[in-house]
Amino acid sequence: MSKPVEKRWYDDACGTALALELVGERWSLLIVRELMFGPRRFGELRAGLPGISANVLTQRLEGMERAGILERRKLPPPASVQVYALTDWGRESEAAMAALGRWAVRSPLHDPRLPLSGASLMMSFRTMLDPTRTRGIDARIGFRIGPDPFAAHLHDGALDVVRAEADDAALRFATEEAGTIAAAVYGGVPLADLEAGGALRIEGDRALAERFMTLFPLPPKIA
Amino acid sequence: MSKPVEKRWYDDACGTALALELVGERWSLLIVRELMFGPRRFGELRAGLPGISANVLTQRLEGMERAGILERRKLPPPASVQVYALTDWGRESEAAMAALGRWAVRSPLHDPRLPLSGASLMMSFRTMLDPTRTRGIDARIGFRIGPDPFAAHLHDGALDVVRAEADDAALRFATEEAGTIAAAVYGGVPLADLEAGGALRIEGDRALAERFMTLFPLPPKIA
DNA sequence: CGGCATCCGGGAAGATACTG
DNA sequence: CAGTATCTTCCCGGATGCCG
Repeated sequence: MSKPVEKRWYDDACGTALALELVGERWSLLIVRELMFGPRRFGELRAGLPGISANVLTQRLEGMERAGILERRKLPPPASVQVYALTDWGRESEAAMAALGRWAVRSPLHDPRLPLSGASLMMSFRTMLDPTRTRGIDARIGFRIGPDPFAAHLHDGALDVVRAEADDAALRFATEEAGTIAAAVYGGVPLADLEAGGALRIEGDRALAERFMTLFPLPPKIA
Repeated sequence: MSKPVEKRWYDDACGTALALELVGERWSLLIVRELMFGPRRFGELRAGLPGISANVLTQRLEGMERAGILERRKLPPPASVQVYALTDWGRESEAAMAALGRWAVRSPLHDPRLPLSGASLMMSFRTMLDPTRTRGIDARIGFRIGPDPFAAHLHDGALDVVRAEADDAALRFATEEAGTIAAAVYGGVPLADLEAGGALRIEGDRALAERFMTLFPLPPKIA
């Protein structure tokens, strides 16, 4: 017995091992992903994580709050709702998530036709953006994925994203399924087809829309 | 029943989610770490992963072989032993592991005094090396961590590492515990103290040894 | 000894129902 | 809507044993 260790630790000074302690449990990193562009409520998190059960989500939120990755916030009355938000440090995990995604997407097991949350799509843009293809672009682009708005700012080879309305954007996409936009960007499906089918609505600078589709080259699959 | 889904999938097109399917199970990434600098046998892997059980190691090796991350190799007779080696793609996961480690090491929960495998130490060097501090260095450095030899080549702001003897190196460290070298590099413990205590043996260019200790600045802890 | 199958106990994940 | 309680299932970890 000696000391019944609190959890199962790797007992390893390696930083990667600690990362696995912190966010290695099932669902943890995906919760971080959903929070990456702004605070979310409990039910919104569930909606972005199909398959997670309420009790597991509760456990993960508690654990990552204790670890300093996220914090619980009470919005002031009259809204008075509780939301979960990443800490600054929690947000810095994006680089690691991007590296994981960039690596895994080369696997033949990757199936781009599976469902996708809005946060996933925005993360994929930030991960796959090729800065050498963005010469001369400085534009605000709005996305509406189902009920979720995102405001992106493409400038200087980078893409900033927050959860916010972007009514003043030069270009706005609206769709019920993030996969629609993924099909265009990563699958080469023509925007006109998606619009004709009613799956996608585009407002604003159409030339920019077409160019936007070309900014995110996928790495080659492995042999 | 329809089709009892093979495993529990996230059902998510996000690359990060796939990465978690591939290497998100307990121990998987640490096994990859142990293989990062050269093939290893079953028992050697166990030695570098204190706490893993044989059946779990077997499962992980099978799973990652099926995923194309590693492969089983039979060395030609008379050696005839079986070893596990990363595929090229598996080796490319190092960037993601490094990003995870770089992020997690800023947590106040990080305890650098826990035990450390030789592979962990080499990974940490590659992760934390500050290229701006290596001006003018082109040197081969050997490490012996317990029974495990590593040959490092520091040049042009990068550190290449393989599992190999390095008898021709300009500088050679030998210790039973990787933590000894970690204490010097990351904890600021003077080399002379470690040598005097018998924990570390240094052969070759002592000035290079002293400078080597200064090349790996740790990122600041979070508030 | 290396590699793998099998069995078991404990604990974490998944599904559902329930409560404020 | 935001969780909690409960139950079942599955995975992890430890031990044992088989076979090369």
